[in-house]
Amino acid sequence: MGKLKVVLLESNPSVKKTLSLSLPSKYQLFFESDAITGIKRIILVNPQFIIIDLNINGLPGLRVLEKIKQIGVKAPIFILSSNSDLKLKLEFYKLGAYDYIIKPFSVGEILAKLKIFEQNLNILDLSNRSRSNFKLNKEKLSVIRDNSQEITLRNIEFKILECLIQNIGNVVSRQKITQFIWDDKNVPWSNSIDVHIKYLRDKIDKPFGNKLISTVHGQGYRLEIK
Amino acid sequence: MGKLKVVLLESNPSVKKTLSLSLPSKYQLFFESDAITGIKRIILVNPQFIIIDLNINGLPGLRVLEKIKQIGVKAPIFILSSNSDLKLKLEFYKLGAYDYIIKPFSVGEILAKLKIFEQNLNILDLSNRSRSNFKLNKEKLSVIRDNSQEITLRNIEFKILECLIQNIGNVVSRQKITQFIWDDKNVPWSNSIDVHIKYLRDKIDKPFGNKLISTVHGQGYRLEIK
DNA sequence: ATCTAATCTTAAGTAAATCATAATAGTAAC
DNA sequence: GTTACTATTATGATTTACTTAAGATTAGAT
Repeated sequence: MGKLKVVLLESNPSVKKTLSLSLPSKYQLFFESDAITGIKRIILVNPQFIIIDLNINGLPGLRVLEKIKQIGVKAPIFILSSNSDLKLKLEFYKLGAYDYIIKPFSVGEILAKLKIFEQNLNILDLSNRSRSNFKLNKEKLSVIRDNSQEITLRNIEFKILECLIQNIGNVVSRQKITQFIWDDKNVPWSNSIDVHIKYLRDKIDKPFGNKLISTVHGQGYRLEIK
Repeated sequence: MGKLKVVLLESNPSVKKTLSLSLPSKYQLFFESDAITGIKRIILVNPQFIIIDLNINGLPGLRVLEKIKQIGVKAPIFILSSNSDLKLKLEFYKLGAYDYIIKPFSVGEILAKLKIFEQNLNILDLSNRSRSNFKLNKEKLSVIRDNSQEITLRNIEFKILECLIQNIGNVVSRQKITQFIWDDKNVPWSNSIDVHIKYLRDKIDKPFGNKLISTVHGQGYRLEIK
């Protein structure tokens, strides 16, 4: 069983330290101190839990939450805030925050809440945590499928594959892929993703019998390992 | 509409009044002022949500929670308490409380939390409500019947199924389904629903022996799980 | 800096999936 | 049997996805 991934967006190193020291080993903590890179990390990692400190650098907290929700991230988002104002709290709930925890918080409480969510998710499919026999080489931008030859990908192809692999088994929307690859400024306004998906398929699907990348009409793409 | 049932164990009538006045009509509130009868009520009603005020008469709050959990009730339990002591809070979490809300509470907050829980049931599991196993995956637009193969549905087919499931056991009129699926502007003026019902039946009924979707002449359709 | 080759974006054309419609066949109610 | 309702089927419209090629951009080499 893979670990439960937790992404923490936190500008304060001491909070990070506290959490990373007290999280049981069944959790794997990812840490980002900047909102923008944090969002990309979330897309890539596809965590089971997200914790956001409203003091995070780079974007105001509300915007961070908004963006993450926009992308279609389903994981519960815990907000850490020192502001106990009810109106603010409700705003975050409205935007889809899962819980609003007021600082100074108790690690025990956070752990309890993570646990509660897990229990309630005995329904949900958290099994998509396995890694396939795909081997990615980020520096060479190459991938090896099973024991086959090394396949060299281009930048965007590689990133798409990276994004799909981390969300393996789940549908990934074009928007999510877009957010992962491009800066907000340089987003292509054409069917660029479709084109790169085609290139990617030509390289990692076509030569092999079985297609790993499938299209979910109206939703996005999905990578499956059969 | 199949309402979401909420059982509130509360000895203070004013809290009851506040909640019953502000709960949207999609919730159906059951109220008990005594712990023992309250527990019986919970068993009887099988609610989707439980709210317990620790001031409840008849049993100490911890015992109430313990008992309910012992019985095997799966619904999330919200604790209302005027005691903000962390240790106590953690004790309740440990026993499986879903959330611990400190009085005086805001109704808005409770509503937000109910909503959050619903949203997180992205994958709807009906095995709670019946013996048969029926899982919807909103993301993949797929459904699994009795642990068989995953069946992929189209957008409208899925929505119809969703609508029927929400009203499981009850007849749903075409109008209701229409409202559930389309914007007021784009409502089809043909027998579109009938056609999609046929497609849906072909996928989730035909391959299995027993038909789950039945027609009620002049009224609409009904989904039953046997 | 300039050129070149590789990479990326764009747009247009084609294919496929989905959906609404309407015509026809079937069924229930009276 | 007649009427009102429902089921089935096929067709075309619409939306969405795939493919292709050309033009734009970028990175690396000279």
